[in-house]
Amino acid sequence: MARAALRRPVQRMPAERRIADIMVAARAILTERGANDALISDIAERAGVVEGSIYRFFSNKRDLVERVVEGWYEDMLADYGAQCDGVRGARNQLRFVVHHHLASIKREPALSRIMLQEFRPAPNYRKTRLFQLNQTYSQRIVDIVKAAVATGEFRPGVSPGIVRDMIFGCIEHRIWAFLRNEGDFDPVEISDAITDLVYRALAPDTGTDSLSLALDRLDETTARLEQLTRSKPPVRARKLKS
Amino acid sequence: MARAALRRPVQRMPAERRIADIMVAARAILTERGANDALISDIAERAGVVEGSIYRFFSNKRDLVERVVEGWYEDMLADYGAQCDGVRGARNQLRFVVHHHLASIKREPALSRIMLQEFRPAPNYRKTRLFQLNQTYSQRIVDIVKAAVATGEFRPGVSPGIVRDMIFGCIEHRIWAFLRNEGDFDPVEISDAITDLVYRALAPDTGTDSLSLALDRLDETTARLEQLTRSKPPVRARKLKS
Amino acid sequence: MARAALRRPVQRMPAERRIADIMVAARAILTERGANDALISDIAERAGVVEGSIYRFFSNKRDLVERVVEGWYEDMLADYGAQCDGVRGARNQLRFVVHHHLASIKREPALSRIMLQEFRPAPNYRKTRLFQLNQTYSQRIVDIVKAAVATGEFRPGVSPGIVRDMIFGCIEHRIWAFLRNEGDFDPVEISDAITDLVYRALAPDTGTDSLSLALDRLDETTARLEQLTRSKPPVRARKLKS
Amino acid sequence: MARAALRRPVQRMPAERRIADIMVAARAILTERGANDALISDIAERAGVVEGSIYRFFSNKRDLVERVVEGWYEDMLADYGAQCDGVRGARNQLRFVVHHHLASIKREPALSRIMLQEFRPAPNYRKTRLFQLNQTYSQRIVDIVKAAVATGEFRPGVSPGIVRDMIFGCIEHRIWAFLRNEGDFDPVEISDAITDLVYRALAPDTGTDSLSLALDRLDETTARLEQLTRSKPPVRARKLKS
DNA sequence: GATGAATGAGGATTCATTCAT
DNA sequence: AATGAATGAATCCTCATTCAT
Repeated sequence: MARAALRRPVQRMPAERRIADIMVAARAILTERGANDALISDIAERAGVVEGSIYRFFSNKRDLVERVVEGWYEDMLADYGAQCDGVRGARNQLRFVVHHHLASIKREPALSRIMLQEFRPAPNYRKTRLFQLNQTYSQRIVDIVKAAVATGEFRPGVSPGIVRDMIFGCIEHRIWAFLRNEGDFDPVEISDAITDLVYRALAPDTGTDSLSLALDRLDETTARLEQLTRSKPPVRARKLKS
Repeated sequence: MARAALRRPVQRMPAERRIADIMVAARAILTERGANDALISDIAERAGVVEGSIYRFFSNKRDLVERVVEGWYEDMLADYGAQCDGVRGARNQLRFVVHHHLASIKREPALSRIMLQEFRPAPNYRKTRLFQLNQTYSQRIVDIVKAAVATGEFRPGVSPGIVRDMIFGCIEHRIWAFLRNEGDFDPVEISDAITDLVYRALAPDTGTDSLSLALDRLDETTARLEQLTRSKPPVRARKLKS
Repeated sequence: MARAALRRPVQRMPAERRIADIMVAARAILTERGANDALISDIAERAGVVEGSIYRFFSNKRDLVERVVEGWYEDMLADYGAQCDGVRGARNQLRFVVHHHLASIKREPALSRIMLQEFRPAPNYRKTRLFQLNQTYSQRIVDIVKAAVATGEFRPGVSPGIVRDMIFGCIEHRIWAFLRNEGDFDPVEISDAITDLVYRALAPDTGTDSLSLALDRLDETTARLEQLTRSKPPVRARKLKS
Repeated sequence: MARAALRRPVQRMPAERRIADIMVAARAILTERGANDALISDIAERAGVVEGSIYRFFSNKRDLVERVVEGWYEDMLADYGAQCDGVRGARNQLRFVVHHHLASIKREPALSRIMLQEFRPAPNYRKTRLFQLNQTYSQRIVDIVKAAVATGEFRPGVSPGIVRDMIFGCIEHRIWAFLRNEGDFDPVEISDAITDLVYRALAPDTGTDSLSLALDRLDETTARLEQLTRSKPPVRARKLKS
């Protein structure tokens, strides 16, 4: 009896709750110490379980960390999905994605770092759920670009994949100093700069010299003619600037 | 006597030669096994040296690896410097830098990986000689952009830093699959794509050639006029650029 | 299966028991080989434990050794406490402490050596539990002296600290040869000699009672007699105080 | 020729000078860093020779350190010899020796430490020249005590060896805190305290028991009266304690 | 299901000493 | 005699994972 009194009451909890506790604890420890210095024993202690219990739900440390980062990505995606619908126009949408990504990184530098340093370089990354999630995330850019090309907002012939890499690559380059704790960054400023550059790179070819101004008039006149004859003009025949 | 028989004849060499031997061996082992699995003992053996000798010239393993990567960077810079002078025009120069970088990575995936995974994320990276070398390398982009802005080849108001990050970030994103041994890449194709995109992003606001743009629009308007007269023109009858 | 066959059956024991086993093994190995040549791996083997298990209970080798020596000191103190109560009189008490210390050293020369050579000279010795224990031990001397001064058994004005240092310092000097394996010593003889010397050093100054006062007068009278007869008195015939 | 110009001119020096240079350098480095952290390479550099040259004159590091400490001891002995002749009286002589020892330690804590920690505990210490020198030094105490006993200044029956150990042991105990950098000490104060205590311990038997002392005095007085009456009593007719 | 004690592999690093030049 | 490059042995410690209770 004395022993029973001393022993911590064994908590019998639904697996889901346990898993959640462990992941919350793991995320906290990972954020505090980084992937390398986060010990399983520390995580177990913070979660209020013993080390062995973690291995009931996670096959190993990497798996645990992976699922934590996955959780973060899922939250990010959900959050993104909830907000992005109201954004209209390719430019605004691009800007929104970039800004959202930067803000997410700023909120969770430790997890960002783990993603970039541990998982992305790993041999089987492409078969990972993390890869899938990241794809889902970066696919937004591809979709936006494709749609904008279709509507004529962006010129045809652009490779959405390159655009995607350019955007995310640029973001990463910018934020490494921050991840190294060597400085801060302003998500608004960076997303503006990136969006502007990308937008210019993708905008349809235009001109504003006197000749093209003359052509503008010709254009407009033509349009009026079109209206008068009720013929259907081609979709987005021309565009000066967004 | 037995010991004497076992003892390898001591080779007395100038320090420079030894250092070179060790670095060559280290580079080979690093390439074969990666930074983590490269053992000092293996490197020593391959260099024909005893472990302790390595520590005469390198303060620790990290230092050795760092100097190997530095050596690679120095070679890259020298190689680059030797070739780039003949390249004229901002566009060509950009393309050349990007292509050179991609080709270097393709030649040394292991060292690239070490650079990206080990050194760049490290706390004091900015105080590193490696950072300096990398800066020197990426500064080329900045210089090219600035010069092109000065000559009017690029529009004013662009941030060279963002351009640099966009280019190198894009390159990195593209090559991770390759570094993971999951696929190959074509330096020419990627450098073309990047250059094109960047070039467009930086071109003066009237487009690339105002006259040809104007002609494009005249073309389109004419097509609509044609529609009005019910003559069926071929779709996109002509196109200047893709 | 082969692995299972090789693996020693895992014994699950209460922490206390394991710690005790390890400390016993460590003490044995330390005694056999000395602090420097005692390998953690040897200690682990003797304790029937794997090296890693030692580090569950001791933060490092030094910590283990320290705790072994502490244990020895605690035993000594307990043993001392159990015996000393029956000893009456400052002289006997001093003699008892000295003898007890000498006997302890004789029983554990290796641990004594470690204490004197490793721990006492260490930078933070004073913040060590070992210092505390040693203080407790040597404090006995101080207490005895103070008490004896209070009862008049020892003269007033003596510095108990110096007495303590003199006693323990003398002991150490005497036993180094033994610790060097160069000779033996007799605790009884040494404790007698030390006690005698110290006792004399601390004895009250000779008396001022009525008898001696009377003798003083006799003395003086005799002196006058001497003067009258011009005989030569012996050098330093008498002395009251130095 | 170019090579010859770069090479440091080989200095050909008398062995004695080289040895002196090396010992001076070694002493400096030992004082700065302690025996353990003093590297042969550092000593060589400071002495302006190469490591190999040290081994021409010293068989190994320990030998070098030993000879440095020997040198210090020789200086101490010479210095002592030069000063002590003027000191008269056992008490003053004792005080002088103790003070001299304390002052020497205060001047060279690093070397003192090496002596106490490295050499004295070493297995063959007694066969060491260092032991001889130390003996010579501590022998002074023995000689002083013996002489004082002979003159009657000290009582007979004292063991000079114990006195010596008591004095040097006490000194050591007092100075360990200083050697650990944890405090200072005052040579004058300590030497006074030690001398006083020792002197009292060795003073002739003026008595511990006032009655017997009184009887002693009566005895002596009676003897003198007897002398006055020309009867010859036996020398020191009776004695209470040795 | 929970516990947590036990496992055990694995590698960088130091520096006194030697001896070919 | 001087040089100084080369030698190489030797051991502590970590912590994810397992499995007997």
